[in-house]
Amino acid sequence: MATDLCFRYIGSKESHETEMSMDPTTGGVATADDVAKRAGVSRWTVNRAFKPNASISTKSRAKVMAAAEELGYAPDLLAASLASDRSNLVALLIDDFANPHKLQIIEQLTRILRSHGWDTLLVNTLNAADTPSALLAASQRRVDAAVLIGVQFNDQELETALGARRVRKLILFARQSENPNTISICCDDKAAMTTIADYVVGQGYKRPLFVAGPQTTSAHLLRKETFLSRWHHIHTHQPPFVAVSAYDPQLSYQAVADHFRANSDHPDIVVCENDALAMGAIDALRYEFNLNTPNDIAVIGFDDVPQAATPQYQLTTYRQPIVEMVHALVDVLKGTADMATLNQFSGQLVVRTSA
Amino acid sequence: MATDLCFRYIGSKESHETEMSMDPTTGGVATADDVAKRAGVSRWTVNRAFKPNASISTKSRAKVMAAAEELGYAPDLLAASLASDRSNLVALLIDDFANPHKLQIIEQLTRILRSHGWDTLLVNTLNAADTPSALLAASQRRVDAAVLIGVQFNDQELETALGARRVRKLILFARQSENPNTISICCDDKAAMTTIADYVVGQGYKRPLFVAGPQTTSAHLLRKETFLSRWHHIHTHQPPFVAVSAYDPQLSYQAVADHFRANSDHPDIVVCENDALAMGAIDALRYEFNLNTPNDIAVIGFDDVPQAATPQYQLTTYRQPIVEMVHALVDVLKGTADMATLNQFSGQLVVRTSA
DNA sequence: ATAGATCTTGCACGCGTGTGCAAGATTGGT
DNA sequence: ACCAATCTTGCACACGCGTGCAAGATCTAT
Repeated sequence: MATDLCFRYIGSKESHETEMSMDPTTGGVATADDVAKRAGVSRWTVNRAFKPNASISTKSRAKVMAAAEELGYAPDLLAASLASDRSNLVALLIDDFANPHKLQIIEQLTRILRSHGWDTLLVNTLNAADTPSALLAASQRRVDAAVLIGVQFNDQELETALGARRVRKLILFARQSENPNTISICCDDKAAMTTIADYVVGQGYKRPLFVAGPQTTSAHLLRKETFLSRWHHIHTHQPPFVAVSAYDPQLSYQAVADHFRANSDHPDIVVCENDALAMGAIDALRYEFNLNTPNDIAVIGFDDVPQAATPQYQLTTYRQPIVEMVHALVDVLKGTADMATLNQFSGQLVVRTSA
Repeated sequence: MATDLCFRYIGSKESHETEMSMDPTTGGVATADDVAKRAGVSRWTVNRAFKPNASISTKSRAKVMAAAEELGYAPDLLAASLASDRSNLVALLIDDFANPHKLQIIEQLTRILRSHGWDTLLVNTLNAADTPSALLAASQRRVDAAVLIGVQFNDQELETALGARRVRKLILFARQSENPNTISICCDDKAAMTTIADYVVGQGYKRPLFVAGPQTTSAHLLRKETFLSRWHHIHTHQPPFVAVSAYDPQLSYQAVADHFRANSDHPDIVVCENDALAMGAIDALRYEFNLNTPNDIAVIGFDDVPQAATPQYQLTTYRQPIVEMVHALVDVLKGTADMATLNQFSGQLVVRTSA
């Protein structure tokens, strides 16, 4: 079982003709030893001064901090990570940059993690086969956790990657997985989609079309299945659906346009797996068929991206509690999370005019 | 000069009840020593096997790689960085997540840097005062370079941050700075904006309105100044402008709507510092004043974000060569860049129907 | 076959910090 | 002023790998 994982290594030294100048007094960057000498204490006292709740007198901490400021010292996190085996680093694996919702997640994740002392390694995974390699790269930096918010991966790849190397915690954000070695932080997708389905029924729509995203083999959303089965449960027939190969408005535009051209019996509502698909759908309907929401046709999305609130969309959609979910992620990192509720978050239906 | 920079530290050990299982045979993660023992060579030979162009026989490399695969070994980049003083890590500092162009940059940057062996630390800088703190955090991880693609920072803050700690290379991406310790990788903004101005003149527009972004004290774009002075040079009068506090379509929407409400003499073209502002402007004109492009009014942008090509915008804009610019960044990291041309990139005007 | 050139390998030392322990300093009560 | 309890401090060792050098192994040409 040869793995074609590509190992990272630190390259050989090369020319650095444009480097910034270092501290001239020491000829380099100040280290804890330098500060210790200047403050008249031991190196260990210096490092203690930088650690909250450490056993150190206020007097020596003040001395150390003064000396540190003069020398421009700050603890080296590389050495600290190596010694303590905790990096305070989180890898964020993402692949679908066309989905604006991912930008929201990235923004909140980086902001909140940073405020809690974690830095974020952003890894752009090119495709499903690349995910293990990205996971490996992250593990080589000893990340405390890897967070997957992309779409192109499957449980088997994850299993291989997990077996091969240490990834302390593997977290799926806003997505589910059957893999028991994995932690999912997400909405109760089934409940959310049921809410949408019931809203669609309640509003009296009769002929839905479901627009789904990539049909990955696993770790995918259950939205399509939930909507279709819920609809079947109520109306005793299965509505049609189209699958788009990525959460990309432009691809959704094409897919929806193609479907409408190929089928003469148009739906009265287009239910989309998320807003990225919904926005593409609305554009396609408006500019290809001159169908406007909500008079000619209704559209409903998922995620409540910022663009959903703009006048040209006014998209009815479902908002996930991203901030709460990120705080749950922090709890997971700290080891204080309530594992039972991590995949039970509930958001809310945001009703605008599109449906 | 007290700095209120907040130092990062590695917290104390806590419970890790949900950690992944380690390799049972060794009780932990395989190290080079383990591989060495198994392959019957020394530890140094093992590490050499993972370094291209290292002095090692093909036979022992094969032995090492076989043993490494059996043990799931990969070099520890933390230890490597500490020992070699090169991290192959780049910090990416960003603050304006509302601007879709930043997403494009992030995508290309992470993709291309990774293909060249660099990992990316994404740091969300909350505001101008936060930038030095973010730079400090990056330096604590010994990044090889910090790349600024945000907007909220100024040269003085940078100077302070640079003095305080080591940031090997400070790079401004798609932005200029007067700070000589800084490397700017960007378009020739003056030439680009002159191209736009001349296009606007050539198309016969007479009454432009310029929509500018945040008026930061330095390191900002010269687009407004260039357009206004170019227009003044040709038409001997200074056109009006509005400044938006962030590159956010929604804020642009508001600002443009307010301006149009307050001024009865409407422009015949709205020239925007970038597409984020242009899209907000188009929306405001369409939904607040029922003015459509290009029949009622023209709009021109900058960046050529994906949304600019959609039917509702069809935005005439200027495309920067992002991929080339990222490759230049790689050259800078390698130390092989031609410094003279780094801020001389030229893009192209993309003419659509909006102007 | 042999000397010299070249390739390959092993090693001492260093990178900057965390951990747990034991010695030293300080405090409180009598 | 004295002892015990507490707080504070210093230290040996470890984390995993890079660097430069020198010894060993292999190869080339005569």
